[in-house]
Amino acid sequence: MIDLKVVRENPEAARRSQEVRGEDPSLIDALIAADDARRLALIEFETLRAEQNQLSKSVGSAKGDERNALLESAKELATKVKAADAVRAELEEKTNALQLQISNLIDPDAPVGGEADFVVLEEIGTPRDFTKDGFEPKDHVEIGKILKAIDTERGAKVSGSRFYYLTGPGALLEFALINFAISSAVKAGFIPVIPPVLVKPAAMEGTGFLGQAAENVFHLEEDDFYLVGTSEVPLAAYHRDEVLEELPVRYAGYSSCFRREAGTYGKDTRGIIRVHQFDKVEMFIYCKPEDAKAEHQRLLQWEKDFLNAMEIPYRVIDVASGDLGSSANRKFDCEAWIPTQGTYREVTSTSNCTEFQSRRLNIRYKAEDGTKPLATLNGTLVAIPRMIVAILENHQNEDGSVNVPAALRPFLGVDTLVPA
RNA sequence: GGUGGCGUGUCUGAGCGGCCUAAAGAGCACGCCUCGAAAGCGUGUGUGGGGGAAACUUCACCGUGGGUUCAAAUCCCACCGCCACCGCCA
Repeated sequence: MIDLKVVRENPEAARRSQEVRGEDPSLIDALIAADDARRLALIEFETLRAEQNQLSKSVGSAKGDERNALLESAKELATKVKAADAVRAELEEKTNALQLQISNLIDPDAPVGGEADFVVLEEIGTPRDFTKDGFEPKDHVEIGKILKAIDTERGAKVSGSRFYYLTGPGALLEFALINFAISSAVKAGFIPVIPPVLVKPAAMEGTGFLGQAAENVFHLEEDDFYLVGTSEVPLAAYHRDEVLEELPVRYAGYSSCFRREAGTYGKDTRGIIRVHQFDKVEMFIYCKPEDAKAEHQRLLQWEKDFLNAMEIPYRVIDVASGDLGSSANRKFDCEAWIPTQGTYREVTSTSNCTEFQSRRLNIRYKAEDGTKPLATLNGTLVAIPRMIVAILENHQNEDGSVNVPAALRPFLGVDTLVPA
């Protein structure tokens, strides 16, 4: 939720933010108008209410005829108060609804434009030259079959498209990645967390996933639970309605993630790049607003460290305004080189949500001058399927065996994955 | 799933229609005392919104949402959560 005061003080910046997101700038003016009306109605109600409080008090001590006369006028006043309160409530609701519709203000430094208008910040590593190695790279589906590591056919049989089984070395690879990720995170000072993956609507709404992103969320109708698409949701809602004393707080959440992937028919249908269910280690940080930019850079650095450890070529992009989630004011993606696609594909992503989520979730910290909303940030440490894709494809040998990155060997116990 | 009990400020906890402007204690902060500390004594002690240049003022908040009433922490309804016991269960 954006700060009403900021909007009132600088409506121009808010309108511009809406514009570069490709969202409706007139919402800002509607919000300001609604808020003005709301404040007028609030004054009206409060004046009447103060009168009523006073009158009610005198009823208590009055006797006989005097009391009856007071009751008479008090009754009249009560209906007025009720009416004024109804008006106030309606306007408050209207203001609130508008406020919830507006996405976070974009960082002015973020590139402007749509999905294709990202800016490449750096490229790290060099894509492997397979012609020099003398063979045609196989894609991860093929390698997965040869190694008996990934079974998409049976995944589809049992659960439908975009489902898969990780078997044998595939399953072991997941455990190794998780263990490496968690142990690195703990070394970096993160508190490891295994959160619930079914959450109530308030948690979804508070993190900003029930806006435009709602169609990508699984919902259990009967029990009104949502399946989280990322542990960012339970990690953000973890401190809902709390006042934190010590900042920053850093959590590394490990959970399954569920995504409907509505509107992606025909996109990435082969393999496990885009799936309905996967496991992920997510970093989540609560910090002071003034530290948010620095924390964002740290998150990006931890993501880069992980990819470096996987020995995978990748690039870092500064995601353009129109492609940001509604909670984010800036987002960096790390994209790994996928040899068989001849392109970089997103494997991790980190967003600075400033005070947007904490305002919705009512999470504050003790500042010198009172309790204030804090900043939240999130970043992927490792999303299993995509990392497996990157590892299998980049580190494959001609016979379908795969060299294990040195960092993973202690966790996997072998140097090479070999065909069964 | 069933039955019973309970949700009050930072915490413990009283209040069960109008002297609630929420008792009391603890904690915390400041002051006095002290070489210093403890004890003791005194003072203060929430959040959010509105108005105001400010002093200040006003409204809301006793799990959440409705309702009854001139007036609700207090009465009624629904929901959520916690605890105990019973049933079922990895």
